[in-house]
Amino acid sequence: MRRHPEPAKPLTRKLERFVSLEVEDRRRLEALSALPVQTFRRGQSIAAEGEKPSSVHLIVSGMAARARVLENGQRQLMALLIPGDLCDVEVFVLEAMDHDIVALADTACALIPARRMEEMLTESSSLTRALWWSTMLDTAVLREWIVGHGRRGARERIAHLFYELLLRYCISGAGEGFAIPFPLTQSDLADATGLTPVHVNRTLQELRALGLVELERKRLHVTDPDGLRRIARFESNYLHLGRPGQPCRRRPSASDLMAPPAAGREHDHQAR
Amino acid sequence: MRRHPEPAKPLTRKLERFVSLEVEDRRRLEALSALPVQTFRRGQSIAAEGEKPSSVHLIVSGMAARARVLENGQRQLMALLIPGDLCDVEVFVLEAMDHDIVALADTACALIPARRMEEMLTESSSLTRALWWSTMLDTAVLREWIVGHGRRGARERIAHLFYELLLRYCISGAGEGFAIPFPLTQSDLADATGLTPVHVNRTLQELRALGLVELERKRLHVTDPDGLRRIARFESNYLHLGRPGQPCRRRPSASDLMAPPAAGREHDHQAR
DNA sequence: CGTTGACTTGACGGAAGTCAAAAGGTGTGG
DNA sequence: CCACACCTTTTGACTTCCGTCAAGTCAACG
Repeated sequence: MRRHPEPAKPLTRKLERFVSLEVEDRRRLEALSALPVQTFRRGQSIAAEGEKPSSVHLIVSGMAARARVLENGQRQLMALLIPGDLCDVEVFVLEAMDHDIVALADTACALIPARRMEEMLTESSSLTRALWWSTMLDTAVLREWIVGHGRRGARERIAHLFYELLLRYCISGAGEGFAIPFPLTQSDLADATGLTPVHVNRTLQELRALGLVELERKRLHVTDPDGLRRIARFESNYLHLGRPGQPCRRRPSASDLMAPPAAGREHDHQAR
Repeated sequence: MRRHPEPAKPLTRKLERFVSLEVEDRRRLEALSALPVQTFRRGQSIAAEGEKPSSVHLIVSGMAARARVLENGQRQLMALLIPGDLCDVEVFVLEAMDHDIVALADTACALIPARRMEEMLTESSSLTRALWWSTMLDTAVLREWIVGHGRRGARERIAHLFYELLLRYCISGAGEGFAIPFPLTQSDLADATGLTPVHVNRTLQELRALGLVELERKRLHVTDPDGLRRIARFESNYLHLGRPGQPCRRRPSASDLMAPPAAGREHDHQAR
């Protein structure tokens, strides 16, 4: 597993999409890098329903999912968590987790002690807001999943999930060309989309046959991004990719976001 | 339409489930009662995708829904909004609504000017947190909908929606016995559950035949609450009904919440 | 080399969708 | 008060997408 010199970077990056963080806040976020890291093997539970974790988990590498398993053994994933995502902020108010967090790949989490989190929130109201807004964004993603589950067929649903994940990785700066890490098994994918593994398998074959994606060695290659977007009927509004201050340019697509492959040009929040 | 002497009461009540609001905050919330109210007819759009409303809408009476319509005309509801719910808090940060808010009945909304909202948030950090947490609760409800759409059949899904709504009305203090306002047409219900109107119709007949519910004149009578809960496989964890401070009593059900039918005993947040 | 987990394939069944039409309400205007 | 339009609910026949069951392949790993 690679080293992660700045585990909190993707989080900072995500939050800065919405608010201009002050130097203080950035410092606070960067300080999280010093935090102890816990690693989980694929399949392990990071937080379990009914528990009340004493730390907030920040994904540093790997991938996890919010999951709920029903009494009959069926499972449904309700969100995919990638580096920069917080797993269980809700823990402050609510008496217990209402779902599981499970590692979909070997995954490293920074543990932010509840007290530490509490401090950050009381000290910085802009940070509080930033986190609130990030919660709202998660909510928007959930709504889109509902649309998919309620009104889209298997092809659209899977394609949509692929495209969404591609965009999220691009945003977080971890996209490499049109390929992204994709540790999910077809069974996991079925649990995410509300389908059966068998049907997912057949549908994936279709998508491959259409020349849209290639899926190998835990990576997803999107060979035809625009085709994928078309078949997914993907509308990126819900991800709120346009910068708040700026006049809304044209609708952003994956291609737009890919512009600098991994240049990582330091973006300066004063510049606007 | 009835008069609403305290339009902000349900909101206060909702927020106090999570945080002990200070006198100041309560005052601020009560002050919202003086706000102008706008009424919408059933079917009207309260906020449209792409817009950036200049006020936040607080539902005072009636019912609304978050909705998205796809290019092929299909519609999916993503949340039901009842008195005490805020429609579009996200509007502060995000450049535009990513979905519609539509009135499912004749509905009255208090309009909270953006500036006013802004003030409240900067003045009171506990209010900010309370609203954040209410966002988290909405998120939890959304997750549950995903489970329903992904892994539950038509009967379970509809029954689940009924039971959830029953509980929410009980919480907000507007439940009357086991009957609640239910202005949705079968078509609306289909859009909420991701089914077709025809199938909803047949499924409703089943639920009626099982003696679980009665649906007439825009009201839902739950004739067998426990039966409904059983068939819905309803687990109330996600609503976080237990009070945060208190040791978790037994799992609350609708019956528990109904105890004082509409007594409205002034609950004192000091008393604990 | 046997075991395991992931992926693949085929045959069949069933829950929900589609199409179409009728029946029942409700409100409006003559 | 009736007639009309319009919407919602109901019903039946037929289709389809996806689920189920079961077996089989393949690669990785101890």
